[in-house]
Parts: sequence; structure tokens; C-alpha cells
Amino acid sequence: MGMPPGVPEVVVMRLPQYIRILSDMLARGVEMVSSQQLGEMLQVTPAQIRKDLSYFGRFGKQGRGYNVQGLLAELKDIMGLDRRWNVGLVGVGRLGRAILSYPGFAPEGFHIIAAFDSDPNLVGRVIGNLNVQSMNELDKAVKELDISIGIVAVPSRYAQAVIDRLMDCGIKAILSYAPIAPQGQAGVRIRNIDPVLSLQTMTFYLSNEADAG
Amino acid sequence: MGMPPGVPEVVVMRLPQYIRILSDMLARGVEMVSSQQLGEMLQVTPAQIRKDLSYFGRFGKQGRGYNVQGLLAELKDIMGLDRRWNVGLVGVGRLGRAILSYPGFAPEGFHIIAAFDSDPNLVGRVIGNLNVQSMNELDKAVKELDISIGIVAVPSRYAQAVIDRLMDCGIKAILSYAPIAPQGQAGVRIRNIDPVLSLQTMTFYLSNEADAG
DNA sequence: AGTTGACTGTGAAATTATGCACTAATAGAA
DNA sequence: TTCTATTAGTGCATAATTTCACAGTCAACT
Repeated sequence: MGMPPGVPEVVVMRLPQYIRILSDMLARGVEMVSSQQLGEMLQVTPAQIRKDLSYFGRFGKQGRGYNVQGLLAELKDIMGLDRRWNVGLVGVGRLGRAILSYPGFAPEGFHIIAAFDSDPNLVGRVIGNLNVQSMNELDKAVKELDISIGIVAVPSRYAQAVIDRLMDCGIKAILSYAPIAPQGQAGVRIRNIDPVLSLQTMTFYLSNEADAG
Repeated sequence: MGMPPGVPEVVVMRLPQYIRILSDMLARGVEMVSSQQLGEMLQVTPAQIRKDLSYFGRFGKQGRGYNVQGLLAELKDIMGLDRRWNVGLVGVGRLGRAILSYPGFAPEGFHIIAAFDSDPNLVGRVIGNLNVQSMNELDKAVKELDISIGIVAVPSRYAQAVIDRLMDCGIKAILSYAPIAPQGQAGVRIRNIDPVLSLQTMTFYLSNEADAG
């Protein structure tokens, strides 16, 4: 739909961060912002921000900077974040319930509108306003409710099977909380939420930059 | 301590994933693995894996591949993951308690041994085996308990202040669950756990790759 | 012992990403 | 109106990262 082809993935990964900063600024009543200021807040060079934005158009005013509200609206449009996304959750154990009760999704347009579990003791129960459905109903629900994003909150050993099921249903975006390296099909994006992995990327520096300071 | 200088950060970010795969393999009883096989599981090219490893040494046998147990041990050593890390948690609200009860940290050597909160109603209470301490005790506890990693699980509006406090105590690695762009000092690594941001990096593709398939 | 097939380690090449530095535009001051 | 101070957008240079492709090594088999 008129979106420039071949935008580097690194750029796409950064735009949500710009959006977050701009949202904060808008809430604080800031009207204009320069790439310089934006860069300071995100710890990147101003040039990178300008370059990133240039993939999509020209949003600034020379000598002035960017209109916060305007740029925010443009970026949300570009990223598809000016609309509602229906999300399905698989796994309503402890973690799944925590996810259901997390208040941060809905304000950003992500609405968890269906929950699934394979445990017969859970199917049929109402958890967090949702009627827990059997995995057999996944395909039907995805189509009828127009679910385009799946969240996986099942024990690791079942996670790959669940991801496979979601992909078979045509889901193209999956957020997995399982500490595994998921195997995805072409055209499907998978993101992992994995605090241990995050910690493990820092210990290298703790071990090796041990200067006396 | 004899660690090669100037290892690219991208490489350091990938090693924990190799470690995870190798752990799985070891548990499944696999003895040898080639860069080819490893690459298939991680969706990266074999050459990348070999190149990454070459920053640290020569771990494979030509014609055979890598010994799973041996490579795993080497990588854990390199990453500082063959030892115990003491972690302090700030914020013992709902999220903080979920983190305390998450069983995935300890088996990987990350031990949450202190919990802090600014809420007087929580200070002094025992939550998840830990006696919740006041923020005033942070500095002392960090030193006495040899805490080198901080986890931040406080509401967004307090997160930056908590991160600043941790950095003032000499903490050089922070895992933040707050949906903000944290400002770090030089030499301090901060990682974010932010499911909304993860979702937002996928909607671009959902919106723009909408081919009829 | 020699041959074969497999696979690592690594320079060199290709690709991708970042940062520089300049031009053009804009607002406000003089 | 002219001058000054800003700052966006961008072509180009540089830097970083990835991939290629091949020499060298190893174990198994004959």
C-alpha cells in the first residue's frame, strides 16, 4: 500500500522506540523536537534518526525540527499502530494470567480477545474476562475473531508445537515467552521475551570489563 | 583476564543463544554438532557461527564438528556463565513477585538474593523467601551481598530514578521491565523486557506484507 | 598407506549500516 | 531587508557485519 520497499529491519526495530519517546513528549506537552534532542534521549546520533525517517518521507522543518504530534501520527501510521490488533493468547497458567492482567497492551492497541489452553481443567473457565477455549477451537477462533498476533505462554517443551499450530492457522506474528530458540516458517516473525537470555548478554561484560573503578 | 579485546557486541549477543541450543543438545545426549546443524537451529549461516567462535579460539575439529559438552563449557566460561551471579530486585509489586517466583533464573546461576521497595507497607515483609528492604539499605546490601546485577520492576514513572540509584551503587548490569527508554551511564549495560515494544516491531510487516496467501 | 568425504578456521569480498559534512530552508533578530 | 543561528534531508565515505570460498585437518574406510 505505497510503503517503500526494502526498509532495513534495523530501522523497523528502531521506529517503535522513536514512537515511545514521542508519546512521552506529547504527554509532557512538548510541541517541537529536533533530531539532536531525540538522539540524546535514545543514545543514537541525530544523523541516524534523520536517515531512518528519510526512508518513509520528509517530516521535519529545517531550522525547527519535527512537530511531535505530527511525527508521532506519521510513525504510528507507518508502523500500523494507528489501528487495533486482535491478539490470541495460548497458555493460561500463571504466566498467561499475568499477561492477561497486564494493563500495558490495550492502550497501545493490542487487545487479547481469546485465550486457549490444552488443559481440560482450564477449558471453559473464565479467566480475565475471557472464556478459555480448547486448542481445537484455535483455527476457527483465529478466523472468526480476526486474530493476527499470537502470544505463547506455555511450558517450554510445548512451545514449539504451539508455535507450529499458530503458524498453521495463518498467524504471521508471534510473541513467545518460552526460553527456547523457536523455529519459524518463512514470512512469520517471532519475538522472544526471555529475561535469562537478556541477563546472559550482560555477564560477558561484567566478567571482562572488571576494571578497578 | 586474557579475553580478546574488541569482540563485536553482536557476537556477544548471539553467544547466549548458542549456549541455549547446546544445553538442549547436551540434555538430549547429542555428542557432536557441526556449524551447519547449529546454524539450521538458529536460522543463521554456518559461516557466522564459525566466525563468531573464532573470536575466542578454536573449539572444533575439522571433519567432525564441535563436541557439544566441550563447546558449551568453553562458551559458558567465556560469557562468565560458569559462576554464580547475585541479583537484587527493586519493586515487589505484582510484577516483582512474578519475577521472584520465576523458576528459570536460579538454574542458570542468577540468584535473586535481595528485594527492595519504597512502599513502607511492604518493607519488612517476607515475600518469596526474601525480607523486603527499604531503598535506603540498597547501597549497603549491594556491597555486603556482592550484588552485581539489578532487576527493575517498578512503575514506569519511578524506573529511571531507580536505575540511577542502582548505577550510583556501582551496579553495571540492569534488567528493566519498565516500558521506557532508560538513560544509562557509560560502562553500564541496560536491557529491557518490553512485550509491547516487541509487538510493535512486528506490526509493520503485518501491515505491509499483506499479500494474499 | 592412501583415498575419500566432511567440516573447521580464516583471509578476502560483498553487503549492510552508520556517521560525516554540506546544501537548503526557516525563523527570528538587527 | 539582511544577517544569524538552527536544523532537516542527503550523497558520500567509513565502519561494521556477513558471507564466500578455499586451504588445511581429521577420521573412517579400503
